[in-house]
Amino acid sequence: MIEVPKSEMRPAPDSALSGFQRECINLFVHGAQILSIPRSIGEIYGLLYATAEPLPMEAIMERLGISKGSVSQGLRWLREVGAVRATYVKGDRRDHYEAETELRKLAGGFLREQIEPHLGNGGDYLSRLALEADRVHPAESQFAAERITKLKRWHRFTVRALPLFLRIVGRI
Amino acid sequence: MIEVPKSEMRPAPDSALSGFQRECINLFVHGAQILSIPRSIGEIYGLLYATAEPLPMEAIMERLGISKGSVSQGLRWLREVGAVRATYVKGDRRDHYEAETELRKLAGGFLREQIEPHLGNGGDYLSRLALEADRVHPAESQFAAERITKLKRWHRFTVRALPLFLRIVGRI
DNA sequence: CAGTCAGTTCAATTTGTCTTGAACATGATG
DNA sequence: CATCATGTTCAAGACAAATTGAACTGACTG
Repeated sequence: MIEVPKSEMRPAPDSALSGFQRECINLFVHGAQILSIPRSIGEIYGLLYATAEPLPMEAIMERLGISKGSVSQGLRWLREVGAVRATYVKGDRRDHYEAETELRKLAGGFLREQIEPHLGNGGDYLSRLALEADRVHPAESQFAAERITKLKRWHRFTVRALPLFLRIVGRI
Repeated sequence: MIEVPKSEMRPAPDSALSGFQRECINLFVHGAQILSIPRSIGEIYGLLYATAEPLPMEAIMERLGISKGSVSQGLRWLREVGAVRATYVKGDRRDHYEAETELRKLAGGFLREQIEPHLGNGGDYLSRLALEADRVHPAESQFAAERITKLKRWHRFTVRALPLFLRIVGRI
């Protein structure tokens, strides 16, 4: 069976993209990698960041050459995190999306949605650990107690540092 | 076909683990998830964190029930990041590992190895983007310029915030 | 209503990452 | 040296996450 070269399998999706947009998308795809966020989300945000008018889903699909499902899911995530907002466009019942560009809101949403819930669980793990502290072999009990104390300190620190951090980011 | 329950597929690897150790490992596996670090690395660090004596690779393998390759690679990562150090144990030519427990070193190493390099690249992406700014359609040039300015501000902020952040973490 | 349009959902597939295990160093030991 | 002990590397396989596409929901329209 003959393999079709990948580059020909989709019609060049970025034909409609300006160089500025392409580089923007690049940049945000790279950013997404750092945060372990799906590539498609980086692409979508990058495109919106680089586009002056709000775009409907369809436009995103065809300019990026990704599926409707991906765009729908990606936009949901971006909405939840507050990285994107839907704006009304008169005479068009489709939703149109534009990028939220305030670092405060971006970082804030990301931390609130992605990190805070985990930190909450972190507390649960810690308390379950603390329960074991009593059951530990006497010879090790001091060691265990120290380690637990240290963990509690870390936890308290992160929980407190988050809002502080957000305040600093807010001043940009 | 009858499915073998996953819990029986490996001989219970944690037979040699205390409750304290198990909960510690749990906690760090969870932490690893947050940072998108491989589970096995969380397990290894968790075990070392919960163990008073330095452990050789072999002990880690059998207590966690993971392969030699995984442990070797996991330890390398942890060493590079400074989360673990090899200590000499007299009369034993094997390397013995113990956990580094200072948040300053952990966070510092992680940021230095995992984040900083990315930020460096970030600068490259940004400058390539800036090049496109001139080529952009006149009608959009002001929009593009604004967005680029904003990105540069973000970038400058993160680059400067990193050492500051580390200084704060250092005081814990 | 039947028919379109906009958007969501989710099972199946694709893609990418982690883990394994066997082969390969390296170096100590008799 | 041959052998054993310790540790690394890497291709192949197992696993997990992202993406697709088709089926679906609901809402508007003539």
